[in-house]
Formats: sequence, C-alpha cells, structure tokens
Amino acid sequence: MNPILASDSLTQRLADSGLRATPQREVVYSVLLRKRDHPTAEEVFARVKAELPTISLATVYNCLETLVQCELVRAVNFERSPTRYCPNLRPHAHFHDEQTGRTYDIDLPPAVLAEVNQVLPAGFDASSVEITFRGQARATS
Amino acid sequence: MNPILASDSLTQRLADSGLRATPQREVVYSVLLRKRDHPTAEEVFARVKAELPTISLATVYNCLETLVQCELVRAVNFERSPTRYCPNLRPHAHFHDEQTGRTYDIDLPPAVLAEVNQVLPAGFDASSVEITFRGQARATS
DNA sequence: GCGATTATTTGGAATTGTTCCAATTCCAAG
DNA sequence: CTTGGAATTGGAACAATTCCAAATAATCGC
Ligand SMILES: [Mn+2]
Ligand SMILES: [Mn+2]
Ligand SMILES: [Zn+2]
Ligand SMILES: [Zn+2]
Repeated sequence: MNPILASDSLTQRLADSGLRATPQREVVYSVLLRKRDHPTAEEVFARVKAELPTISLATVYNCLETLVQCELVRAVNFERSPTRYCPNLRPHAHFHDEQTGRTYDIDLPPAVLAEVNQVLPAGFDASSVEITFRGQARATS
Repeated sequence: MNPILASDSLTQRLADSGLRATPQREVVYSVLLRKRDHPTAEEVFARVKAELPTISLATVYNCLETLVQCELVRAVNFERSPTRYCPNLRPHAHFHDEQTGRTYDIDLPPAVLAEVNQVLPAGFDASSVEITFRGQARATS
C-alpha cells in the first residue's frame, strides 16, 4: 500500500542481489502491487506504458524475471496460458475460475501446508509446493 | 499392464464419447502405459513412430488431447516447459526433480485431499486440484 | 458391396508466448 | 569528465502448440 515502504523494500531486495532500482523495475513492481489481479506480462506492459510510455515488452519480461528472482513476486501458471504475476508473498494457493478466467489467492494455513508435505515419501526433498484449484467462484468482491 | 484390458477400456471410453478406436490412438495410449515417465508430446511421437512410422506429430497431439478429454490421461505442466502426459488415474501429486528433470507420482490419501479442499472459502467450487512439488529426489528406482 | 457422409489423419503454415541478441543508453566510480 | 558494466530497447528467433485444407479411412443407408 505505502509506496515509500514498497519502493524501499524493492530497493533493498534488489541491492541484496546486487541489482539497481531502475524506474522500469519500480513501475513494474508498483503496477503489480496496485492491482493484484494476476496480470500477464502483456497486461503489465499495458499498465506500465501509462507511466513509462517508451518501455519495451522485453524490459517488462526482464523486470518481472528480476522480481521473481528477488522473491518479491511469484510467477503463476495455469496449463499453458501466459504466465501471471502475483506480489502476494504469504503462502497461498491459486483458484482459477474457468468461466471468468479470474485468479484468486487462497491463504494456506501452515497446518495444511505441513500435512501436504507429509505425503512425500522418504528421499523426496521439496523446495516448494504449488496448489492450484480450478472451478467456479461465486462473485464476492 | 495387460494389453487386452487396456485396449478394451480405451475402446470403451472412446465409444462413450462417440469416438473411434484408431490404431494411432491405441498406440499413443499403449506407449503411455508402457513407460510411465511423463513423456512430452515429442517423446510420445518418437516412441509411437517405432510402431507407426508414418504417424504425424499433429496426430500425436490430437490423440493426446482425445485421451485427456476421455479422462484416460492427465496433462501435467511445470512452469512453461512442454506438457507431459500421465496415464495414472489415481489421485496423485507430482514431484518435479529440478536436477534430473524427472517427474514422480506421489499418491494423495483421500484425507489429505479433503483437508486441502477445506481451505476454500464459501463460494469457491473447485472441480479439480493440482498439487506440484519441486525439489530434489534421492534415486530409489 | 457401393456411393455418400463423416471422422480422422496428415504435412505444413500460422500463432503465441517468450527468449535472444546486438546496439544503444544509462549510471556510478574513479 | 571518462569509462566500464548494467540495463534497456526493438526486432529477430525460437519452441510448443494449434490451425487448416487436402487426403484417407471408417461407417452408414441402401
Ligand atoms: Mn481459463
Ligand atoms: Mn526442471
Ligand atoms: Zn497469488
Ligand atoms: Zn502422474
């Protein structure tokens, strides 16, 4: 919410990775924070253009990749549709509404996450889990 | 395992959808059953060619799509890498080994599946869940 | 069985999302 | 200021998949 804090944490995370806080990276990130509807790279591109009309699609891809590397943003995939980007850092699953195409964040309680990890037999060392629902969501918001 | 049974269930499922049991569909399906290593369409294509040297890649894609529609096969996606195909019909998660690229089936007990579905707030009606692990697997087989 | 109708396969072109690349442009340090 | 590396840019290239129109094959009514 707070743009100063957001921008600070961005600058910090980038610095931690030895990267610079460029206007392109800042605007791409702020666009993701502003409207958390899991936009595609093309959608991010369109939104960023409003502020930086000369930015290129390649740069948007670069910035998104950078933000994912810095773990400020998650890349979300449904089947083979374009990758979507999510700045929600809490552990959460995704719900993909087949009718509307909308994507919802579903908070994952630690207990559930723990139980899911229990299904792994000995010898499987998971660094991450992804949980994705597909179905229909009743409009709430 | 049993080719007669497999072929019968294939013929049955196809008939249920008003589709024919063609040699291409049969061989594509048998190739998936024979080596359950989650091959890509290209890999299936290569394996099927041994039996049907004149089959086309488009037909392999068509057959795989048909088998997925008939619910005899699951399409499995990791990030944006090529779709993989899995004839295991039991409820299971996938474990993607980042080093080797191999994909493992992880059986999902009904209790875990139930608990995972519990995380959905009212208004979310899921028709399917996908659980995907990424990490490192110690070689067992 | 025979021709008509429909389903399926085929090869190649097209599409889509993404990555690559070489040429600038930008910056920060000396 | 210079200068070397970092970042951006536009366009070409790429990979996976889908589309398409023509050829083949199976099925149906007779
Ligand atoms: Mn959809
Ligand atoms: Mn991998
Ligand atoms: Zn999310
Ligand atoms: Zn599987």
